[in-house]
Amino acid sequence: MKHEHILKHHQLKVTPQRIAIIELMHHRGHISIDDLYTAIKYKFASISLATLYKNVHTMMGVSLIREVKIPGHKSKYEIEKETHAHVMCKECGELKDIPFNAETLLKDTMNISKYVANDISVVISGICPNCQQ
Amino acid sequence: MKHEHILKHHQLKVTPQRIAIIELMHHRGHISIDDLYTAIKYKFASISLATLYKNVHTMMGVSLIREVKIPGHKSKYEIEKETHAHVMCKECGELKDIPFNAETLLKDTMNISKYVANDISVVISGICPNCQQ
DNA sequence: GTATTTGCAAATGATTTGCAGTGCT
DNA sequence: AGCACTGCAAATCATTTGCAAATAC
Repeated sequence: MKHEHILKHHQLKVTPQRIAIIELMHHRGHISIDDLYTAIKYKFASISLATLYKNVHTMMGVSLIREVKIPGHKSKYEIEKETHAHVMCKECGELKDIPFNAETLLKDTMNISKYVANDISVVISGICPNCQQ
Repeated sequence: MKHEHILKHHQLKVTPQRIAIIELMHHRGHISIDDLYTAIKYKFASISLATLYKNVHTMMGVSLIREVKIPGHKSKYEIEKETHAHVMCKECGELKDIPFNAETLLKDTMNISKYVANDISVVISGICPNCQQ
């Protein structure tokens, strides 16, 4: 329902596969292609990896989702939302959002570098509470 | 000379290939595997991609170099130094260092998430002065 | 009805591995 | 001398592509 609307809002055709992708991302917060494939197969035994790649690509093209590149790990994908940072656990791989206001950093960056800057990716690595024993 | 020393300091054997890799990274600041391969072939016509991959991997293992993962582009590698941010031009791909003090962000992250955080990657995207026409 | 999407299989591209020979310390 | 490093070719893994059938609008 809601997820259908997200697709329409980005002028994408609504297919059950796409709905399933968005549902999963919404539910998990961040998910890798492989995990997406594994999880989605419960609903769509017949879905192909090619379809996932195509859709992930398409959805990034219309800024519906965003890739999170993580040092030393495979990328995860998340639904676009306000700017935030990520903390990632080196032990278990858990990825978590952290509120983060980029204004100052973007302004400083533009002053120093003379770039026109409009996008930022922040990934912090560490050990999560669970993995600290 | 200096580059030999860097290798020894990280307990790696000194080979001409490794010196060439470090020389290039030092000179260019940031370089992708492919560019590294192309550039290094002037000195080492016989060097193999496998050797580059192995060495890059080894050097990351001892924290001599670091991978910079860039949204929408191939990774680049740089010699480890104090924490800093990166700005990357969406047009020409140029990557530049920006001074950045991570203290506050790391502290806040630890408070909020209860992670023990010790590493951070910041990549800002935009358009560089040249590409702005 | 038309254009887009899907799923398959094959193609491509990137990275890793095994191994014999070579070079570093 | 002994172990690590190199370069090659082959293997593996990730992603993309072409195309015919199915589906969305």
